[in-house]
Amino acid sequence: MSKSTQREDHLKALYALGESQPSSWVSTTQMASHLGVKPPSVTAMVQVLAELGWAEHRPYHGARLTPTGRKLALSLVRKHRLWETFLVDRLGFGWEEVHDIAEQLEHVDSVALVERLDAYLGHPQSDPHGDPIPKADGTFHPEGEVLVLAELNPLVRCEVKAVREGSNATLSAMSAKGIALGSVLTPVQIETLPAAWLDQLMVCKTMDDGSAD
Amino acid sequence: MSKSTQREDHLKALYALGESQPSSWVSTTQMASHLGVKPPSVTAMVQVLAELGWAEHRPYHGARLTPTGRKLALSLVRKHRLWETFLVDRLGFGWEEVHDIAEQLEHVDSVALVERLDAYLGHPQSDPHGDPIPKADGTFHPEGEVLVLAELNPLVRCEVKAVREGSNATLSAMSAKGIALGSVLTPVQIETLPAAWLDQLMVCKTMDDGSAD
DNA sequence: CTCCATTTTTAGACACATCTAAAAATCTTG
DNA sequence: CAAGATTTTTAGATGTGTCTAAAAATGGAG
Repeated sequence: MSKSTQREDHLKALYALGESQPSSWVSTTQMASHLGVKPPSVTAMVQVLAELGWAEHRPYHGARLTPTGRKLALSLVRKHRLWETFLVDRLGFGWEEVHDIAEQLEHVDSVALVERLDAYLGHPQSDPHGDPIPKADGTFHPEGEVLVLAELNPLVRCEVKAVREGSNATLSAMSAKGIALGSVLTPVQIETLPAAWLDQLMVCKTMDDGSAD
Repeated sequence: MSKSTQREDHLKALYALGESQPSSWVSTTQMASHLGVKPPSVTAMVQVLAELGWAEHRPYHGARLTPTGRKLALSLVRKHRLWETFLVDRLGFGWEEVHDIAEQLEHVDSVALVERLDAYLGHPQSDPHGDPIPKADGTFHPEGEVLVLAELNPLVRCEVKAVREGSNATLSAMSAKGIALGSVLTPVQIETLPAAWLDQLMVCKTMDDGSAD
């Protein structure tokens, strides 16, 4: 009574949609259309995820992952991207062919398999599409170099490491938006930032949201 | 309404048990203990397989694969053994660790994946345990060399290609047992043969049973 | 602020794969 | 070959995950 392909798919949808929008609360209708099922089915599954401690459900408002659920979702993303890397780099598939196959492979349950596959592929940091591959602990290569936010491409979750050429006015404007050293920025948040800041904020890619679980 | 992990598992059990015993009719109880479920569950599933045209069911007597079912079972064996080869040869697993993982991987549905994996591994003819890997068409490397039956190890399904030093008496004794050029011998049949014949029969490994479907 | 449109959940049904208990068929033994 | 023992199937229930239709809650427009 824990993992199943369906539960994992709902978990991934919750993760994917939560990352790509300002509020981390995701509506059941959104999830339903993402997963190709009807909203009542999502409601039922979200309630199961809540019982498992993987998600919170606020009836009529939406659902979002708990830190535990987020870790599980990240391990699925990790498996998916490692398999995509294998399919393209080793088996010679085109990058556009591999999604559906990786979708199946990611549900194979074996920690040893994932870790050996990761080593076999040379611990890749990103998949064939350029998306970052989370590490086994759910973080994203923490020794990653610090770069200017403007150069972050594709936009991924990142942590603020420094502010360059910071005038006092800019710094207080940033704090007003809740941005400080150590803040985690999501792609959606980044898009709402004043363009000028993109050249000032020094960031480091991360999949971690800073909270313990 | 066709493939599912459960259906495929029952199909494989039917194949495995049918190959390892004189009669190809397999009892539901046998399948149940092999699969770790109760006999009534097997009865239900066997009826589904029969509706799909993958198996025949003689109530109260047992079940056996149709030629179509056998082809499907062989493709599962093929996938299983290719994945085992990958896990051992490429990922460095010990041969005793890989069964459960391959059990999951074999249900991944993608013809392109299997064929690319096969090529990537160099079209291996046997898995890490030495068991033969069926080809995509369900036959077993048909260009396989002819060898003396006594040297066939492990015992696998094979086709009679020639009889060495055959006296007329031996030859007619063989025909009496239904053995002729082109006959397919199963491991179980081989064990029932007079020991003397093992040095006389020249065979070639095959997974094919000679029947069309 | 109330009413209506929309979203979301609940209620009830169905398909799949399993189980237990009971009925039916086969096998075995005297 | 008949009767009891064993095997197998049927009958009915359970759990998971889905659906449709109806009820409930939310949110916007006047």
